Amino acid sequence: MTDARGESARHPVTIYDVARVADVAPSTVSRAFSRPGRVNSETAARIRRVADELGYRTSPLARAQQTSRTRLLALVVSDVANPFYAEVIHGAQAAATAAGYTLLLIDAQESERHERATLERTLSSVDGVLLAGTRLSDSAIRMLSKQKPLIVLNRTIVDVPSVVPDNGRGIRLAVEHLAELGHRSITYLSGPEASWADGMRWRSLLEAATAASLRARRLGPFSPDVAGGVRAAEEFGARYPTAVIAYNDQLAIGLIRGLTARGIRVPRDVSVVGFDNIPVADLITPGLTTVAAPLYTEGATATRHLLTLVASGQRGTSLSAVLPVRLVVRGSTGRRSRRRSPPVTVAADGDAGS
Amino acid sequence: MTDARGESARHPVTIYDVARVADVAPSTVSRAFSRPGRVNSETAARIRRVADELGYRTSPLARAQQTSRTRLLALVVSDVANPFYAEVIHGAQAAATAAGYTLLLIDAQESERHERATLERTLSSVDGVLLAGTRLSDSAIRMLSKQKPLIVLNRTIVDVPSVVPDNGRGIRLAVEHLAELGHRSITYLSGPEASWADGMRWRSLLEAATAASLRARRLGPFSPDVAGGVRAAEEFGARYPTAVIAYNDQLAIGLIRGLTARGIRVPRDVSVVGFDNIPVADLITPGLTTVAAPLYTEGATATRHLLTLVASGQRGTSLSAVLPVRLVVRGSTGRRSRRRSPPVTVAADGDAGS
DNA sequence: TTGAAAGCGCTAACAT
DNA sequence: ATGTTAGCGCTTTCAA
Repeated sequence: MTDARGESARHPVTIYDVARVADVAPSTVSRAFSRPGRVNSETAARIRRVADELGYRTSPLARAQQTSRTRLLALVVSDVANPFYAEVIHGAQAAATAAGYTLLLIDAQESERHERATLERTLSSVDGVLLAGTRLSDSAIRMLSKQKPLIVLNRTIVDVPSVVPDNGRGIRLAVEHLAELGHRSITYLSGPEASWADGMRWRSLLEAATAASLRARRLGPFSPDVAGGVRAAEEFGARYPTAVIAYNDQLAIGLIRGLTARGIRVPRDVSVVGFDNIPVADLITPGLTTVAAPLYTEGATATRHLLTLVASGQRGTSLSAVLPVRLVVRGSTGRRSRRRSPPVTVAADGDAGS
Repeated sequence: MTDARGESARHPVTIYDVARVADVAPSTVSRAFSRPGRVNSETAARIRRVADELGYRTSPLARAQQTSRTRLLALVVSDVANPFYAEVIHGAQAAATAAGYTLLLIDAQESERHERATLERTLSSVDGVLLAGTRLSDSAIRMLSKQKPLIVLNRTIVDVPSVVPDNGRGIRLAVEHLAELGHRSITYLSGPEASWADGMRWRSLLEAATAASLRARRLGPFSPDVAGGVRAAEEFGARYPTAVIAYNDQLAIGLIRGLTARGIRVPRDVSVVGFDNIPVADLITPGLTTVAAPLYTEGATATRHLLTLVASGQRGTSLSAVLPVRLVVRGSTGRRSRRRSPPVTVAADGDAGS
């Protein structure tokens, strides 16, 4: 009577409206939607039909308040515009959607204060947290992890489930590749000082180099972006290294730019290896040899693990995963050449700059 | 009595707990948090102190149910991994955060069905919607726009507020640039068939070309990614054009790749112009000449407009914005050269391929 | 399998 | 400026 105009019912049609029309108790309608199976299939059908006719939409908010499950997952990244995260987000998004969850994107904007604040505000409205790039301290994360199901990516913390690429193996592959090309010494361009991955990669490099009887050197820290790489190139003196492994692809790309601008050829004069294999790595010239981290898979895996935690109501289980990596060889690495000879035969290219 | 262990209070401390301890009515506590100013500053201070001690956290869910304002904004993109959206997301994210809002990321995964479903599920829990890349029809969007504050990006729909880059001017700039370089005919590589922006750009091209007495031709549609561009290059016959404007940067980049692989030099043999100026445009060799759309600004502007709608409780106001663009000239465009002469003097570069 | 009743934590009138 | 009283739309005991 009050309404029934088919399509656009004004304000919320509630469970009560449906109940009245379908001639059952409100609780039954509720059941029909949340716990079908616990309601007579005929009744359920009728309820569903009436609900459809009335244009009933369940209120996620009211339901969430009751059950404290919002079907929302927070995904924290330090910078959405970073292509590294783009892939991770993509994977997480896909996995979340597949499970009927929605992603709440939190961009920490490279600020710990901001990250804490937003997370705090949001925490109570999500079922779980994915920390893909965080400035938070280990202990802060451990605390969080006690309050909500949580997974860290690209970082390992005692008692906190995590998903990381196999950094050690990645670096080892890169080192071996470089060794095969005749390089005798490798320079590591490090990323953010406090980064777990950075420390991990440098240590692995040290080990792998020793194992292959190469010398290893570390430069940095540099901001892990193209600009950082350009700066690194500027810091190289006249006696620049023949082989470089950078903390990540952007740093490597920046380095190549900077080098090229100085008239130093890649890979003729110096070989450069990146880490992550972001899409651009294949687009630049020369193509970037890099350790391919399964970015998409990381996001998806982490999300699935998180959803497992959410479902089981568990916390802090040490459900950690190390994802396999591979080395993608492109044009930025080559045989070590005798040094100090001026560019004569043009084998490689390189535009821009002098 | 019951609890007061300082830090980690188990389950929710409510407004009632605070009220009891602070010796005021619950409603007063509520006011103190939602409408300070309407409560005696001393009382407010006391309440705040007690709340702190007790570790009271406001429940966004309960509040949202009551006020039906969640401080959540839905941002729909067709593919999170697309660098084009990365910038837009970034801008939106920043603007949202600045206003105390959080972004709910919805990846349509290039599927209209999926987009509708997710949006439907989510709609009731957000205060507004940002459609940055959508497969929805104009009428579907118009309907949505009647239910919730909504802004479309990169598209124009009658009665729906929007934020778009100045496509017309962008294309005009590109055409004029090409004309100045001596090109007499321009080929447009079109993107998604149903894309509003694509139609817009092609029409603008046609106009601008006519105005400059150039010939214009259209090829496509191609999928608006690198692969699409490569495919386009393959479709070019022996008599390829001297100047191309692509629907977007990825298409342009793919085209350059494909061309280069076929031994056709850019810009010597053909000049290529993109659209958007995504970060990679500056990273490839040669650098991509492109129309710089203010991606970040688009996201930010759209969000701010949306927030205005949300605040004013309005719908469908025609609060539309056209954002200025500029042409960024890099290495992918050059003077038109006499055709059919085999590559002799190497002026430009280009590695890869024969 | 269904109904009745109580309440989630908060806000919103309406009083005082 | 504060207290009182009703709910928001749903889920959840507990009974029937």
